[in-house]
Amino acid sequence: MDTVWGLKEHLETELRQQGLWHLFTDVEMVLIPVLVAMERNGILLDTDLLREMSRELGEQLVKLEREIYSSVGHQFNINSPQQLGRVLFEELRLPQSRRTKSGYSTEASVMEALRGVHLVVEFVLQYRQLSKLKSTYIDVLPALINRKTGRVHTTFNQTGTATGRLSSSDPNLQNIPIRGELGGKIRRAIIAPPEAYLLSGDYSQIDLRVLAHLSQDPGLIAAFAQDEDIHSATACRLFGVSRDEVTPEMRRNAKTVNFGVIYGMSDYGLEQATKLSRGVSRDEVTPEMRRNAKTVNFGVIYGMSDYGLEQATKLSREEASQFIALYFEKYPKVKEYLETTKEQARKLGYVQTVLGRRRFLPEINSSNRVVREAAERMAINAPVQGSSADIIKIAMINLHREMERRSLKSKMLLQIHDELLFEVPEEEVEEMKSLVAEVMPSAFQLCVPLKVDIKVGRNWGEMA
DNA sequence: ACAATGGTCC
DNA sequence: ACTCGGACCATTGTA
Repeated sequence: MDTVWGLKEHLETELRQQGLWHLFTDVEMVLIPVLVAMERNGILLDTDLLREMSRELGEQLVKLEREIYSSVGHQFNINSPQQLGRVLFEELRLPQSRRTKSGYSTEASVMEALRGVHLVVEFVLQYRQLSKLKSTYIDVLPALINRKTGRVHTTFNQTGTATGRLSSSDPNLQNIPIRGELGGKIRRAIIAPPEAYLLSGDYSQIDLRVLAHLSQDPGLIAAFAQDEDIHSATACRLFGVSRDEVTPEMRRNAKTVNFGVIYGMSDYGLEQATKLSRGVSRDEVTPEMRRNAKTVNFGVIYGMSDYGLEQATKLSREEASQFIALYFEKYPKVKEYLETTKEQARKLGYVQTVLGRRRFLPEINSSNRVVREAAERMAINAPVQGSSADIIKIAMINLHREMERRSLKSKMLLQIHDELLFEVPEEEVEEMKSLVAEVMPSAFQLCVPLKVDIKVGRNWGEMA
């Protein structure tokens, strides 16, 4: 017993000395009862819908199975990457690109490229997608319903991540599908009880807003201050100057170059990169350009290399690296911030979030370049991702406290990194909307506003 | 039981 | 030689 109290003394002293006492007591400790309440609340499922989906999917999978076997000529285990690899790359002699340690890679990105080469590829991709969703969510979730509560209760792990995020397990309710038709359908099976609604509040672009704050980059700050669509704004910034200066010829040239870059047909020199800098007006920002800008935005947050960007955008390596150079030209303080962050990591051995949460990166000084650069990417990402995590934790605490103070019946159900999901009785919908709209944006004061989108619906799939 | 592979989310 | 940050989990195949 003495040693336990001694340990407490020691750790408290240590935390105080390191400036982490506030984070520990006022955030992490206070968050515990909030998480407990969320776990106990649990989520409600439409089991009929899931059962029906399972049946339908089962039929579809049998059909796909038959298609795959007949186009290959025999049966095999489609779920085995090993067997699938042998079928595709030995029997069918499809062109192989990447290899894994033990054979051929059959991951989706590899097979995407083989679409059209052989009919079976399309079937396998479909099969993969359907069977993934069926076996991971549609069939599993109903089996996890608690007999007493009739609900599914996840476990939130507060100490599991390197950055300060929460994680969710048994089941993981932070990776419920959302993309694609089927993803939305699965979310529709997460419902509110009669007379109640689901309400979600999600931070809009919180990572990029945090980056704007941490880097103090004027361009990023201005974009958010004016509540611009940041991806479009980035596209405009990378490709254009002020709208009224753009001549028709400049526009046309830039447009051509932009599409050339996007389609990655040829390589471009520095001159072309310069051309990129005066080009299109806002209304000429195409979906493709916006998408590439978006990728770069996220890429910066993640510490993406030019290789990663190449993979993500189909730009050639050279184009990609120029694109990044151009980005840093347009957002110079971001560049500066990334450098000083890495420098801090090298000097102190750690980086930190807005609340002082630390991630230690001993490998930042490794002589192995691959190891070192991995640590550098972590050094860049951790303060951004971690600060976002800090902020939403504060929001959760404040919301929970206020809901309790007002004796609201609404329940906090889930946190999905930048989003909170609530179950709200009909008569509390308006009050909860206002409350979430008030508390989430004011959880932490950055140098740019925090924006929150609020949606309400009878299920998690169709919320407006 | 564990590693490898693949895939879902933010 | 390089393969984007953070998670969790299903399945296969080997130990």
